[in-house]
Amino acid sequence: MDLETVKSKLHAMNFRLTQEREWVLRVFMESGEMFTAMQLYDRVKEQYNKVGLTTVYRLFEVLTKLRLVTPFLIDGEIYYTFCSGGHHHHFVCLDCHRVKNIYGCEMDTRDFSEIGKIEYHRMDLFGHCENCQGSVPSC
Amino acid sequence: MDLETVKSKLHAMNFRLTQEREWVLRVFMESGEMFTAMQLYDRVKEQYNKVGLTTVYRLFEVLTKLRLVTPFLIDGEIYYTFCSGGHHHHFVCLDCHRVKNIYGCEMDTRDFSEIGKIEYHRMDLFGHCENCQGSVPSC
DNA sequence: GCCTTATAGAAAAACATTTTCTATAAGCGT
DNA sequence: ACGCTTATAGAAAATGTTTTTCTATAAGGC
Ligand SMILES: [Mn+2]
Ligand SMILES: [Mn+2]
Ligand SMILES: [Zn+2]
Ligand SMILES: [Zn+2]
Repeated sequence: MDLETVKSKLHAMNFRLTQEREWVLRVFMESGEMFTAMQLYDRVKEQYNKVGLTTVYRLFEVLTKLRLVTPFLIDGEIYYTFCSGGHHHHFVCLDCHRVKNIYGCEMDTRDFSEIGKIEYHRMDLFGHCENCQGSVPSC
Repeated sequence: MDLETVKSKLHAMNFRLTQEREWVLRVFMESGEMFTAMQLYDRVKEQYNKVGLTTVYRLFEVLTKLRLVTPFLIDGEIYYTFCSGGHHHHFVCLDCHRVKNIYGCEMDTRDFSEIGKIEYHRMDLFGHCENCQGSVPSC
């Protein structure tokens, strides 16, 4: 998904795409990583300008409403990754926190009717990506 | 898993089973629910005696080391559920927060070698349990 | 351009979690 | 059963994170 599409989705819910949100979104969407609020704040500061940490928190909140982020709890910390498109699952590198989407869901074929009425599900794989499998963790 | 087994696991790691931990563990293990630290603290207070909130936090920490809890992030809150035994997945009722274990994993049959080296995975279903499907949410 | 109002960001407040400190009791050895 | 060692309880303080408040600003519609 590109920034223009996000802009449309923002406008559809009466949110605005400010200069600051654009900076944060660029870093966030292009990274392929997941971030805590503080980590994304730091990264934006490096690549663009300083923005308020509050702005990052508020963007996560807005993107949550637009269902454009997925939160992960890792070691007690909340990480967010940009997520768009149809149903998919995730592989998360425990070293570099890069995220890969996994398509093709086998859950739909199973019957869980006696367990309860399923609203949604998540499937997350954790491990080490190719870049991080060398003797020296590179990323 | 029963309390005696947990006691053994505690002792194996040089932890102690105190009276307070036993109270908390009884509520936690027998509930089939997941709790935030504060929720479990309140529940123990109702059913047994008042214990320190710190004690609950420390028990979650200890049980994490023993791999006897699984954390869930729901609406920005961290919930823990007692988890023992072999590999399994979960169904979580969004209404009453009861948790059901799901056995039989289809992930092992799939090949993710080109994605990365998988350490572990999680699969969680969210929805409404039988008790909570009536017009009046009962639990 | 003008107007309305959502948003930025600093500061404060609220909240969750961890640490510190001293008294206590769990578990072990005798 | 008794005594010893040390992990733990719990209150209080500290820490770290997230939210709220407030005023100036700028996004977006007309
Ligand atoms: Mn995704
Ligand atoms: Mn379980
Ligand atoms: Zn990696
Ligand atoms: Zn239920």
